[in-house]
Formats: sequence, structure tokens, C-alpha cells
Amino acid sequence: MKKRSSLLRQLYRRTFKHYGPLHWWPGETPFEVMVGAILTQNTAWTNVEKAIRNLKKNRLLDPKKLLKLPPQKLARLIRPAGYFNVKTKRLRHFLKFLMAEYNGNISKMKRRPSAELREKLLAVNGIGPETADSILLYALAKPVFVIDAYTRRILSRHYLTKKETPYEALQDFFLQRLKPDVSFYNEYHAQLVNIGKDFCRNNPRCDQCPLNGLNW
DNA sequence: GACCAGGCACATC
DNA sequence: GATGTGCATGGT
Repeated sequence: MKKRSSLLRQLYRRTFKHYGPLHWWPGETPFEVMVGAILTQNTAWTNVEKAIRNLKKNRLLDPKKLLKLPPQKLARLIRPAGYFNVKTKRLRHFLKFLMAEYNGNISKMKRRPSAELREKLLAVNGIGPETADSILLYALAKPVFVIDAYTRRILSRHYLTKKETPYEALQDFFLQRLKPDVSFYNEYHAQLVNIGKDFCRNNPRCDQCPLNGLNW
């Protein structure tokens, strides 16, 4: 009989063999990753890229500059990412938080412990568990496991968890079985998203999925 | 032209 | 506390 912890490692080996290293998150700076984490909420990444390109083109990828920008102009720039009115508000809530707590200094933020940061991020209107954890892992290099719609779907399709399992419980499922490791968690979540995109949508292609035939 | 995307807050019962 | 709904663009 296989040990429980090796189950998630098996899954990872399969996906990694299929895709190779994915080197997430696609973003040049921690701040860019944070902005991307908010913009990608329920949104295809290709649309987020356009919005980030607009911000870069105008040299606005900076907490102070972005906060100084009139909301209307910000909305226009991030328009391709969808939900632009909502996301303008969410971005501005986050920027105000960043300035108030850390004076816009990401290095200062990074020095704080992970649990404290998570709690504070979750208190920001517009930042939920996935966005908070994405920021912690991909921008601040904290060993937290990110759960998203794909992760949820893949686990439940393989009868490892139930569809309605709450976010924190799913996160514990990974945390209890995998040693804390930033680059491993980083790569693991990236792999899951790719599997989700390619094989595990609402109209799944399980027959061609690299996870096909895994026995647990 | 329908369907979907790397969520979240808020209303309503 | 559970369940439903609005938010919006762009790719398939």
C-alpha cells in the first residue's frame, strides 16, 4: 500500500514529466505579481497580460504612481482584464494598504511573518484566500499552497476531496502531506493550473490527461 | 453565438 | 450559514 504523502508526489511527477518546469509566476517584479494576482481573479491570463502591458507602457507599475492615478484612468488601462470597475476599486484598496502598512516597500513587507501577512491581506476588501496566497507565495516567497478552481476540480475529479470542500481544508490537504518548500509549492500549483487548463475543464479530456491511470 | 476564464463581496432567505 | 448574483473582456 502506498503512503498517503506519496500520492501527491506521484501526481506531481506525472505533471512535471509532461510539462517540464513552468517557472511561475509570469511577472518581472513582486509588485507586478501582486497586481497580476488581483487582475486575474476569475479571468483568463491572456486578458491580464494586456492590462499589465498597458500599465508598463505608461511606466505605472509602481505603488505610489498607481495610487496617484485617477481611478477613471486606471479603469481604462486595466479594461482588457474585465471587471474593470470592480478591479479598479480592489487594486486601490490594496495600494492604500501597501502604502499605509509598509510605505509601499515590498522588502519591508517581506520581512513580516507569513501568518501575519495573510491575515492582513485577507482584511483588504477585494483580496480573498486565493489572491492572498498567490501574493504570499509568488510575490513574497512564503511557503503557502495556493488553491484555485483547477486544483479543486482536479482533486475532486480524482475523488481525493469533495467538490464543496472549503478553501482552507483543501490547503491543509497539501500542507499536511508536503514539506514547506517555496519553489516546490510554486511549481506544483503552476503544474495543476496547466493540467486544469488542458485536460480538466467542464468538458474534460481525461483520456489524454497525464494523470490518467494514476492509482490511489 | 454560446461558453468560459488562475474570485470576491454582497444581498437575500 | 447556505445559496444566488453582479461584475466584463476576449479567446475558443
